[in-house]
Amino acid sequence: MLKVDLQMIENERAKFLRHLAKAGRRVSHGREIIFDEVMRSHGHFTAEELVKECLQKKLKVSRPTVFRVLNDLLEAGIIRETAFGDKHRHFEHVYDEKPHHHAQCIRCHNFIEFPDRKEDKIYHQYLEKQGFKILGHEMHFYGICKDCQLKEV
Amino acid sequence: MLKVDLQMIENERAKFLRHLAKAGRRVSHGREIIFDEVMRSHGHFTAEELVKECLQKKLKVSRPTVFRVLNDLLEAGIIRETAFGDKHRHFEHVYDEKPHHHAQCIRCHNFIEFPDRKEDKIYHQYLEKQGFKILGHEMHFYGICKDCQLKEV
DNA sequence: TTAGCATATGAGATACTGTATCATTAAGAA
DNA sequence: TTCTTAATGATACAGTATCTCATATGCTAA
Ligand SMILES: [Zn+2]
Ligand SMILES: [Zn+2]
Ligand SMILES: [Zn+2]
Ligand SMILES: [Zn+2]
Repeated sequence: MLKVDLQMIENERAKFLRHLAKAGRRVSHGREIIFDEVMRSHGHFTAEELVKECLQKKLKVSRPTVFRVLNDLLEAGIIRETAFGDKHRHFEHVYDEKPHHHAQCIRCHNFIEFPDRKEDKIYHQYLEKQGFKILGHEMHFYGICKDCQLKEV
Repeated sequence: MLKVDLQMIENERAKFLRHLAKAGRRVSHGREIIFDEVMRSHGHFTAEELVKECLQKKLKVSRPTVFRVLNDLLEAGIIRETAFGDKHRHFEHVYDEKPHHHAQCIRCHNFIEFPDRKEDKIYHQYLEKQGFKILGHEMHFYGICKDCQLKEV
Protein backbone atom coordinates (compact mmCIF):
# COMPACT_ATOMS: atom_id res chain seq x y z
CA MET A 1 0.00 0.00 0.00
CA LEU A 2 1.18 3.49 -0.80
CA LYS A 3 2.55 5.82 1.82
CA VAL A 4 3.00 9.43 0.78
CA ASP A 5 6.75 9.82 0.61
CA LEU A 6 8.15 12.90 -1.09
CA GLN A 7 11.63 11.45 -1.35
CA MET A 8 10.27 8.42 -3.13
CA ILE A 9 8.31 10.57 -5.54
CA GLU A 10 11.45 12.44 -6.44
CA ASN A 11 13.29 9.17 -6.98
CA GLU A 12 10.53 7.98 -9.28
CA ARG A 13 10.51 11.28 -11.13
CA ALA A 14 14.25 11.00 -11.70
CA LYS A 15 13.78 7.47 -12.97
CA PHE A 16 11.09 8.68 -15.36
CA LEU A 17 13.26 11.53 -16.68
CA ARG A 18 16.19 9.15 -17.19
CA HIS A 19 13.95 6.78 -19.13
CA LEU A 20 12.61 9.58 -21.34
CA ALA A 21 16.08 10.92 -22.01
CA LYS A 22 17.39 7.49 -22.94
CA ALA A 23 14.46 6.95 -25.29
CA GLY A 24 14.88 10.39 -26.87
CA ARG A 25 11.48 11.59 -25.72
CA ARG A 26 10.53 14.95 -24.36
CA VAL A 27 9.49 16.04 -20.90
CA SER A 28 6.17 17.35 -22.10
CA HIS A 29 3.34 19.04 -20.26
CA GLY A 30 1.15 15.94 -20.51
CA ARG A 31 3.83 13.67 -19.11
CA GLU A 32 4.41 15.93 -16.12
CA ILE A 33 0.73 16.36 -15.31
CA ILE A 34 -0.06 12.66 -15.56
CA PHE A 35 3.06 11.62 -13.65
CA ASP A 36 1.95 13.89 -10.79
CA GLU A 37 -1.57 12.56 -10.91
CA VAL A 38 -0.38 8.95 -10.81
CA MET A 39 1.89 9.72 -7.87
CA ARG A 40 -1.06 11.25 -6.05
CA SER A 41 -3.12 8.10 -6.55
CA HIS A 42 -2.89 5.51 -3.82
CA GLY A 43 -2.58 1.80 -4.31
CA HIS A 44 -4.37 0.47 -7.36
CA PHE A 45 -6.05 2.41 -10.08
CA THR A 46 -7.50 1.87 -13.53
CA ALA A 47 -6.90 3.85 -16.69
CA GLU A 48 -10.51 4.96 -16.64
CA GLU A 49 -10.31 6.27 -13.09
CA LEU A 50 -7.27 8.28 -14.05
CA VAL A 51 -8.95 9.68 -17.16
CA LYS A 52 -12.02 10.69 -15.15
CA GLU A 53 -9.87 12.30 -12.46
CA CYS A 54 -8.04 14.35 -15.07
CA LEU A 55 -11.28 15.47 -16.71
CA GLN A 56 -12.87 16.40 -13.36
CA LYS A 57 -9.86 18.46 -12.36
CA LYS A 58 -9.92 19.98 -15.84
CA LEU A 59 -6.27 19.13 -16.36
CA LYS A 60 -5.12 19.92 -19.87
CA VAL A 61 -4.74 16.35 -21.05
CA SER A 62 -6.81 14.25 -23.38
CA ARG A 63 -7.85 10.64 -23.13
CA PRO A 64 -5.30 9.32 -25.66
CA THR A 65 -2.52 11.17 -23.86
CA VAL A 66 -3.40 9.49 -20.56
CA PHE A 67 -3.03 6.11 -22.20
CA ARG A 68 0.17 7.12 -23.94
CA VAL A 69 1.77 8.32 -20.71
CA LEU A 70 0.61 5.20 -18.87
CA ASN A 71 2.56 3.22 -21.44
CA ASP A 72 5.58 5.46 -20.86
CA LEU A 73 5.32 4.82 -17.12
CA LEU A 74 5.07 1.08 -17.73
CA GLU A 75 8.19 1.16 -19.89
CA ALA A 76 10.01 3.19 -17.27
CA GLY A 77 9.16 0.60 -14.62
CA ILE A 78 7.30 3.10 -12.46
CA ILE A 79 3.95 1.33 -12.64
CA ARG A 80 3.02 -2.25 -13.37
CA GLU A 81 -0.09 -3.62 -15.02
CA THR A 82 -2.10 -6.19 -13.09
CA ALA A 83 -4.67 -8.36 -14.81
CA PHE A 84 -8.17 -8.81 -13.51
CA GLY A 85 -11.25 -10.42 -14.88
CA ASP A 86 -12.88 -7.23 -16.05
CA LYS A 87 -12.52 -5.05 -19.11
CA HIS A 88 -10.45 -2.33 -17.43
CA ARG A 89 -6.71 -1.85 -17.45
CA HIS A 90 -5.48 -2.01 -13.85
CA PHE A 91 -2.21 -0.53 -12.66
CA GLU A 92 -0.29 -0.21 -9.44
CA HIS A 93 2.92 1.49 -8.28
CA VAL A 94 6.11 -0.53 -8.45
CA TYR A 95 8.28 1.20 -5.83
CA ASP A 96 8.72 -0.24 -2.37
CA GLU A 97 6.54 -3.21 -3.15
CA LYS A 98 7.19 -6.82 -2.47
CA PRO A 99 5.66 -9.56 -4.63
CA HIS A 100 2.05 -9.82 -3.60
CA HIS A 101 -1.36 -10.98 -4.73
CA HIS A 102 -4.78 -9.42 -4.60
CA ALA A 103 -8.15 -10.07 -3.07
CA GLN A 104 -10.95 -7.95 -4.47
CA CYS A 105 -14.27 -7.19 -2.83
CA ILE A 106 -17.17 -7.84 -5.19
CA ARG A 107 -19.22 -5.09 -3.50
CA CYS A 108 -16.91 -2.07 -3.17
CA HIS A 109 -14.23 -3.32 -5.61
CA ASN A 110 -11.44 -2.37 -3.22
CA PHE A 111 -8.34 -4.50 -2.99
CA ILE A 112 -6.62 -6.25 -0.15
CA GLU A 113 -3.05 -7.27 -0.79
CA PHE A 114 -1.27 -10.26 0.64
CA PRO A 115 2.34 -11.33 0.28
CA ASP A 116 3.48 -13.99 -2.13
CA ARG A 117 4.49 -17.20 -0.34
CA LYS A 118 6.90 -19.78 -1.48
CA GLU A 119 4.18 -22.38 -1.15
CA ASP A 120 3.27 -21.51 -4.72
CA LYS A 121 6.46 -23.33 -5.67
CA ILE A 122 4.62 -26.61 -5.66
CA TYR A 123 2.82 -25.40 -8.77
CA HIS A 124 6.09 -24.26 -10.33
CA GLN A 125 7.47 -27.76 -10.03
CA TYR A 126 4.40 -29.22 -11.68
CA LEU A 127 4.47 -26.82 -14.62
CA GLU A 128 8.20 -26.98 -15.18
CA LYS A 129 8.04 -30.75 -15.30
CA GLN A 130 5.69 -30.30 -18.27
CA GLY A 131 8.22 -28.07 -20.03
CA PHE A 132 6.27 -24.87 -19.36
CA LYS A 133 8.59 -21.87 -18.88
CA ILE A 134 7.01 -19.71 -16.18
CA LEU A 135 7.29 -15.94 -16.63
CA GLY A 136 4.94 -14.92 -13.86
CA HIS A 137 1.80 -15.68 -11.99
CA GLU A 138 -1.07 -13.94 -10.29
CA MET A 139 -3.45 -15.17 -7.68
CA HIS A 140 -6.78 -13.49 -7.45
CA PHE A 141 -9.20 -14.03 -4.61
CA TYR A 142 -12.63 -12.54 -4.65
CA GLY A 143 -15.11 -12.19 -1.86
CA ILE A 144 -16.58 -9.65 0.54
CA CYS A 145 -14.44 -7.34 2.62
CA LYS A 146 -14.87 -6.68 6.33
CA ASP A 147 -16.51 -3.28 5.87
CA CYS A 148 -19.05 -4.53 3.35
CA GLN A 149 -19.97 -7.46 5.59
CA LEU A 150 -20.78 -5.01 8.39
CA LYS A 151 -22.99 -3.02 6.03
CA GLU A 152 -25.05 -6.13 5.25
CA VAL A 153 -28.66 -6.18 6.41
CA MET B 1 -8.88 -31.56 -20.54
CA LEU B 2 -11.67 -32.72 -22.82
CA LYS B 3 -11.85 -36.23 -24.16
CA VAL B 4 -14.39 -36.85 -26.88
CA ASP B 5 -16.96 -38.97 -25.15
CA LEU B 6 -20.29 -39.46 -26.83
CA GLN B 7 -21.92 -40.81 -23.71
CA MET B 8 -20.89 -37.69 -21.81
CA ILE B 9 -22.26 -35.43 -24.52
CA GLU B 10 -25.60 -37.19 -24.26
CA ASN B 11 -25.55 -36.76 -20.49
CA GLU B 12 -24.87 -33.06 -20.88
CA ARG B 13 -27.56 -32.71 -23.49
CA ALA B 14 -30.06 -34.36 -21.16
CA LYS B 15 -29.01 -32.00 -18.40
CA PHE B 16 -29.51 -29.04 -20.73
CA LEU B 17 -32.96 -30.22 -21.80
CA ARG B 18 -33.98 -30.74 -18.17
CA HIS B 19 -32.83 -27.26 -17.32
CA LEU B 20 -34.74 -25.71 -20.21
CA ALA B 21 -37.89 -27.64 -19.35
CA LYS B 22 -37.73 -26.61 -15.72
CA ALA B 23 -37.26 -22.96 -16.73
CA GLY B 24 -40.10 -23.12 -19.25
CA ARG B 25 -37.85 -22.40 -22.20
CA ARG B 26 -37.90 -23.93 -25.63
CA VAL B 27 -35.50 -26.28 -27.36
CA SER B 28 -34.88 -23.90 -30.20
CA HIS B 29 -32.75 -24.22 -33.31
CA GLY B 30 -30.16 -21.78 -31.93
CA ARG B 31 -29.83 -23.65 -28.65
CA GLU B 32 -29.26 -26.95 -30.41
CA ILE B 33 -26.72 -25.58 -32.85
CA ILE B 34 -24.72 -23.76 -30.19
CA PHE B 35 -24.86 -26.64 -27.74
CA ASP B 36 -23.38 -28.89 -30.42
CA GLU B 37 -20.72 -26.34 -31.27
CA VAL B 38 -19.73 -25.95 -27.62
CA MET B 39 -19.53 -29.73 -27.21
CA ARG B 40 -17.27 -29.92 -30.26
CA SER B 41 -14.89 -27.36 -28.73
CA HIS B 42 -12.11 -28.77 -26.62
CA GLY B 43 -10.94 -27.35 -23.33
CA HIS B 44 -11.26 -23.60 -23.04
CA PHE B 45 -12.88 -21.16 -25.40
CA THR B 46 -14.01 -17.57 -25.52
CA ALA B 47 -17.33 -16.14 -26.61
CA GLU B 48 -15.62 -14.47 -29.54
CA GLU B 49 -14.04 -17.69 -30.75
CA LEU B 50 -17.43 -19.34 -30.66
CA VAL B 51 -19.08 -16.48 -32.57
CA LYS B 52 -16.36 -16.58 -35.25
CA GLU B 53 -16.64 -20.34 -35.56
CA CYS B 54 -20.38 -20.08 -36.08
CA LEU B 55 -20.00 -17.36 -38.70
CA GLN B 56 -17.29 -19.27 -40.58
CA LYS B 57 -19.40 -22.41 -40.67
CA LYS B 58 -22.35 -20.24 -41.72
CA LEU B 59 -24.49 -21.67 -38.97
CA LYS B 60 -27.83 -19.96 -38.73
CA VAL B 61 -27.21 -18.13 -35.47
CA SER B 62 -26.53 -14.50 -34.71
CA ARG B 63 -24.08 -12.93 -32.33
CA PRO B 64 -26.66 -12.05 -29.65
CA THR B 65 -28.00 -15.60 -29.73
CA VAL B 66 -24.55 -17.03 -29.08
CA PHE B 67 -24.28 -14.90 -25.95
CA ARG B 68 -27.81 -15.77 -24.88
CA VAL B 69 -27.21 -19.50 -25.21
CA LEU B 70 -23.88 -19.22 -23.39
CA ASN B 71 -25.84 -17.77 -20.49
CA ASP B 72 -28.30 -20.67 -20.72
CA LEU B 73 -25.41 -23.13 -20.58
CA LEU B 74 -23.95 -21.32 -17.59
CA GLU B 75 -27.28 -21.52 -15.78
CA ALA B 76 -27.59 -25.19 -16.62
CA GLY B 77 -24.16 -25.86 -15.14
CA ILE B 78 -22.76 -27.21 -18.40
CA ILE B 79 -20.08 -24.58 -18.76
CA ARG B 80 -18.33 -22.34 -16.26
CA GLU B 81 -16.88 -18.88 -16.74
CA THR B 82 -13.21 -18.36 -15.90
CA ALA B 83 -11.69 -14.91 -15.52
CA PHE B 84 -8.49 -13.92 -17.25
CA GLY B 85 -6.68 -10.66 -17.56
CA ASP B 86 -8.04 -9.79 -20.98
CA LYS B 87 -11.29 -8.34 -22.22
CA HIS B 88 -12.75 -11.62 -23.43
CA ARG B 89 -15.26 -13.86 -21.73
CA HIS B 90 -13.60 -17.24 -21.18
CA PHE B 91 -15.51 -20.48 -20.66
CA GLU B 92 -14.74 -24.12 -20.07
CA HIS B 93 -16.68 -27.34 -19.77
CA VAL B 94 -17.77 -28.38 -16.31
CA TYR B 95 -18.20 -32.15 -16.66
CA ASP B 96 -15.61 -34.53 -15.35
CA GLU B 97 -13.42 -31.71 -14.07
CA LYS B 98 -11.74 -31.31 -10.73
CA PRO B 99 -10.86 -27.92 -9.28
CA HIS B 100 -7.88 -26.66 -11.21
CA HIS B 101 -5.96 -23.57 -12.24
CA HIS B 102 -4.56 -22.39 -15.54
CA ALA B 103 -1.25 -21.57 -17.13
CA GLN B 104 -1.49 -19.69 -20.38
CA CYS B 105 1.14 -19.48 -23.10
CA ILE B 106 1.77 -15.88 -24.14
CA ARG B 107 2.66 -17.00 -27.67
CA CYS B 108 -0.05 -19.46 -28.72
CA HIS B 109 -2.53 -18.58 -25.97
CA ASN B 110 -3.20 -22.22 -25.24
CA PHE B 111 -3.86 -23.36 -21.69
CA ILE B 112 -2.28 -25.93 -19.46
CA GLU B 113 -4.30 -26.98 -16.47
CA PHE B 114 -3.00 -28.04 -13.10
CA PRO B 115 -4.87 -29.34 -10.08
CA ASP B 116 -5.76 -27.15 -7.13
CA ARG B 117 -3.69 -27.98 -4.07
CA LYS B 118 -4.61 -27.41 -0.51
CA GLU B 119 -1.43 -25.35 -0.11
CA ASP B 120 -3.53 -22.37 -1.17
CA LYS B 121 -5.06 -22.63 2.29
CA ILE B 122 -2.24 -20.58 3.73
CA TYR B 123 -3.62 -17.61 1.85
CA HIS B 124 -7.13 -18.38 3.06
CA GLN B 125 -5.98 -18.17 6.65
CA TYR B 126 -4.32 -14.83 6.01
CA LEU B 127 -7.37 -13.29 4.38
CA GLU B 128 -9.89 -14.69 6.83
CA LYS B 129 -7.89 -13.29 9.70
CA GLN B 130 -8.45 -9.88 8.10
CA GLY B 131 -12.19 -10.45 8.03
CA PHE B 132 -12.32 -11.04 4.26
CA LYS B 133 -15.00 -13.56 3.31
CA ILE B 134 -13.59 -15.64 0.45
CA LEU B 135 -16.01 -16.62 -2.30
CA GLY B 136 -13.49 -18.00 -4.76
CA HIS B 137 -10.03 -17.71 -6.19
CA GLU B 138 -8.12 -18.24 -9.37
CA MET B 139 -4.46 -18.70 -9.96
CA HIS B 140 -3.11 -17.73 -13.31
CA PHE B 141 0.39 -18.55 -14.49
CA TYR B 142 1.72 -17.19 -17.73
CA GLY B 143 4.78 -18.20 -19.67
CA ILE B 144 5.86 -20.11 -22.75
CA CYS B 145 4.68 -23.62 -23.48
CA LYS B 146 6.88 -26.51 -24.51
CA ASP B 147 5.89 -26.37 -28.19
CA CYS B 148 6.50 -22.66 -28.51
CA GLN B 149 9.91 -23.00 -26.87
CA LEU B 150 10.88 -25.55 -29.52
CA LYS B 151 9.77 -23.14 -32.25
CA GLU B 152 12.12 -20.45 -30.94
CA VAL B 153 15.03 -19.44 -33.17
C1' DT C 1 15.61 35.41 -31.15
C1' DT C 2 14.17 33.01 -34.73
C1' DA C 3 13.73 29.28 -38.01
C1' DG C 4 13.25 24.60 -38.74
C1' DC C 5 12.49 20.03 -37.44
C1' DA C 6 10.84 16.23 -34.73
C1' DT C 7 7.88 14.92 -31.16
C1' DA C 8 3.51 15.37 -28.58
C1' DT C 9 -1.16 16.32 -28.63
C1' DG C 10 -6.29 16.45 -29.29
C1' DA C 11 -10.45 15.80 -32.01
C1' DG C 12 -12.55 12.55 -34.04
C1' DA C 13 -12.82 8.16 -36.15
C1' DT C 14 -12.32 3.42 -35.34
C1' DA C 15 -11.86 -1.37 -33.27
C1' DC C 16 -13.67 -4.55 -30.32
C1' DT C 17 -16.52 -6.97 -26.92
C1' DG C 18 -20.76 -7.30 -25.17
C1' DT C 19 -26.00 -5.61 -24.41
C1' DA C 20 -30.50 -3.62 -25.26
C1' DT C 21 -34.55 -2.82 -28.33
C1' DC C 22 -38.05 -4.36 -30.86
C1' DA C 23 -40.37 -6.01 -34.98
C1' DT C 24 -40.57 -10.53 -36.86
C1' DT C 25 -40.22 -15.58 -36.72
C1' DA C 26 -40.91 -19.97 -34.99
C1' DA C 27 -41.70 -23.48 -31.12
C1' DG C 28 -44.98 -26.10 -29.00
C1' DA C 29 -49.63 -26.77 -27.07
C1' DA C 30 -54.43 -27.40 -28.02
C1' DT D 1 -53.89 -25.76 -38.15
C1' DT D 2 -54.33 -22.13 -35.01
C1' DC D 3 -52.83 -19.50 -31.24
C1' DT D 4 -49.83 -17.84 -27.71
C1' DT D 5 -45.52 -16.85 -26.22
C1' DA D 6 -40.70 -17.36 -26.39
C1' DA D 7 -36.71 -16.89 -29.48
C1' DT D 8 -34.35 -14.54 -32.93
C1' DG D 9 -31.77 -11.16 -35.85
C1' DA D 10 -30.97 -6.49 -37.45
C1' DT D 11 -29.76 -2.64 -35.57
C1' DA D 12 -28.45 0.56 -32.36
C1' DC D 13 -25.90 1.30 -28.39
C1' DA D 14 -22.47 1.27 -24.32
C1' DG D 15 -17.90 1.24 -22.74
C1' DT D 16 -12.92 0.85 -23.02
C1' DA D 17 -8.98 1.40 -25.63
C1' DT D 18 -6.47 2.63 -29.88
C1' DC D 19 -5.53 4.85 -34.40
C1' DT D 20 -5.15 8.81 -37.69
C1' DC D 21 -3.64 12.92 -38.87
C1' DA D 22 -3.56 17.94 -38.81
C1' DT D 23 -1.87 21.09 -35.51
C1' DA D 24 0.75 22.64 -31.53
C1' DT D 25 4.75 22.51 -28.96
C1' DG D 26 9.40 21.60 -27.26
C1' DC D 27 14.07 21.50 -28.65
C1' DT D 28 18.18 22.65 -31.36
C1' DA D 29 20.92 25.30 -34.19
C1' DA D 30 21.84 29.53 -36.46
ZN1 LIG E 1 -16.02 -4.22 0.16
ZN1 LIG F 1 -1.08 -4.70 -5.52
ZN1 LIG G 1 2.57 -21.84 -26.75
ZN1 LIG H 1 -9.66 -25.20 -17.07
